[in-house]
Amino acid sequence: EIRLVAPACELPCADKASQDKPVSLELRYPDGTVVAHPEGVTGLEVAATIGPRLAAAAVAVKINGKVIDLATPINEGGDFSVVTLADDDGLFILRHSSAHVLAQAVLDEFPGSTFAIGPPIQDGFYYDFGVDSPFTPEDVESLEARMRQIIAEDQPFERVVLSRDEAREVFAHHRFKMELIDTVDSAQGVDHDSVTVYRNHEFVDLCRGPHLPSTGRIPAVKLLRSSGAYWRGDEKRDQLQRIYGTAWPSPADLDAYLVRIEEAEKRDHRRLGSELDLFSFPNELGSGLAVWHPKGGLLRKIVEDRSRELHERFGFDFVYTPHLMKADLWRTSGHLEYYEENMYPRMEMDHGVEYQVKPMNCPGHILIYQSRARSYRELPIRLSELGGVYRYEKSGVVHGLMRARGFTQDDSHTFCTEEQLADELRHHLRFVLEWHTGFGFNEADIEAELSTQPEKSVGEQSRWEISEKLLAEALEAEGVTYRVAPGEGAFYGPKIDVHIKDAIGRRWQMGTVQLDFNNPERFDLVYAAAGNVSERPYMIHCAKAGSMERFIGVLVEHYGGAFPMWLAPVQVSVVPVADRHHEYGGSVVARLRDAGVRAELDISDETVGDKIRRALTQKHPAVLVVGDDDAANQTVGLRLYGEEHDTRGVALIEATNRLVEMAQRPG
RNA sequence: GCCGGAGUAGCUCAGUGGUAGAGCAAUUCACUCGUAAUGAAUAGGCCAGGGGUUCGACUCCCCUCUCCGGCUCCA
Repeated sequence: EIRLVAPACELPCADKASQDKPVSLELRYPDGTVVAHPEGVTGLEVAATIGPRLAAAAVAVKINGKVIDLATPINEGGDFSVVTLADDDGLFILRHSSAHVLAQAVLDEFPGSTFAIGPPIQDGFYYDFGVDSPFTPEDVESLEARMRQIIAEDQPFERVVLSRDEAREVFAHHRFKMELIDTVDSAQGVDHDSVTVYRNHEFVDLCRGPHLPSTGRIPAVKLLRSSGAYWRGDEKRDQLQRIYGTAWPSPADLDAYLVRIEEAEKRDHRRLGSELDLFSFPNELGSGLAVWHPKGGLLRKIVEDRSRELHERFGFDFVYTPHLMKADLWRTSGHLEYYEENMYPRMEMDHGVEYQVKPMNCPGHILIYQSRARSYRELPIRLSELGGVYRYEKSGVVHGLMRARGFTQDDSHTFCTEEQLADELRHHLRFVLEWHTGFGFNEADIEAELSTQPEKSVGEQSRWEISEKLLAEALEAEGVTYRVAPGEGAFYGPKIDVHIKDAIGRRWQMGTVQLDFNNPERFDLVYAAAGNVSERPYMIHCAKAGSMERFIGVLVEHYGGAFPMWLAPVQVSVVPVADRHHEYGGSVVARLRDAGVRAELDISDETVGDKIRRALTQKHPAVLVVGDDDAANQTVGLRLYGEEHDTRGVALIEATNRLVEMAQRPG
């Protein structure tokens, strides 16, 4: 028996007896009016008293912040509002119901398959299935067609409360659901031993709800792709097949979403990297390894110069450490025990001595600290380095500059006393924030996380707790909103992470501040405290950008390649109208370059229109066109990226001053 | 690493077992042009690499590499 058939069971309060009760509820509408309704009235009935159009648009109601089905009787008074597809709750329900319809289609079309979980997500939904063989793209197409049929049939969604034992009977052939029945919490208003299921036609799914009144209320749905996914996100457990889809209040909204996705893909740094000739990933070089072309090199130099400038201002000293270090060093640091799967293999040199390419810069900086005796008077010692590291990332995770196997961290290690710790953490956090805002990322772009002790970790429990508290205090002192990511810390200590989203909404970890009380112990770091007692310093690992590669990847996507002028590798294109203007054009370029502006002369054998098109396609911030009049009068035609019209006859001196000003970093 | 998809000219892509194609880019020539594509011609391919099936393979099968979308993992 593959198809699920729920045993006959009654909806709670299905009988209308409760309506006879004299008890009435006071419902406060969003506009503030309070209206009395009989206890047990349904959301749909209330919506109908407000207006037929609202009732028709309603997909659920919200009572005191809880969203419930239209058909569920209301047993409490309070704040009341009608949920439609125009609000986030409505979209959530739409996508959740769409996921059910997808599961229904899969169970219909693939006899013997079983289903796991299918939640709504940002812009859509997914559902995970246990099937004999993975879905093909054709399968996904036919499933979408089957979903349309189910939607056309307008099957009502019915909420049913079952005891956990009853549920076990219903889902006896579905092992993932069986596991869920044992672990899920009961839905609101349902006793602990019961769970809710939703039924439409013959399909039943374990679900808290709420749902649309019927499948016909799904206006626009599309399946996007399938992929593997692990049951409960654990790679040691079953691999399921996930199908992603999207659902919208109208076909027009769906189209707009698809266009939005397409536009976002045009901002992909890998695509822009090649279009703007910034960097590439030659197959011959190896996975996850980039080469930087001259224009990308220029962009990177600008970012690295900024990094050095800020490190100096925040009181860091520059150091350099080699890329290759003895394996013993990695044994001492704990990397061989906790991180070796991410490290390139050991190589034997010099009569059996093993070396390893560095995946992190910490040990090198620690050795600098240890190079002589340290006094409390010189703490904090802040060592920084643009340190190239190599990590063996799993083949499936490499992703352009965002996740490379070789990259350069703007790394630093600070050694300080316990008393200095709180101030130092704030100092580092301020640095990380200033770094990002300086490149045009604002609060809305940045998400901070406090990552706490992971499963595989070293060090005393109490130190972990104190460290996590110190980091939280730094975040609060700086007024940073953050969320806690349990178990996401480094093996040697908890950390603050800053995340930024890429063009299509994937989150990438950027800057990080990490507190480390383990390495000082492992390496037996000491300093002479006042009174000449030997004390153990604390360490703060900190990357402000994270890595040059990932940061520039995110930067490219943030600006879609159209950089603010101070970041643009080519700031000005000078376009001569005809060959006879090359000389004057050359003098304009020379003048701009003397003033520190990165300008290029386009001497290609093309029309003016074509040369302008090329400059704009390359997203150069400014184009200067020079012709007869300009050569005669020492003027230029000025056209800025993003502006549709040009200005003719701008005096060269004025244009230069203006461009020099525009090329300054804001702030 | 796992699941799926893909790899044809510098780029974007056609090409279902029988002589490798287009557009853009490049090169050359002509044109000397005032704000998003002047015209013509030329060149460019071990069809990712290796093995197999076949009279014959870009095409079918196997392996490897690389990329794309997820999962897991991370700066």
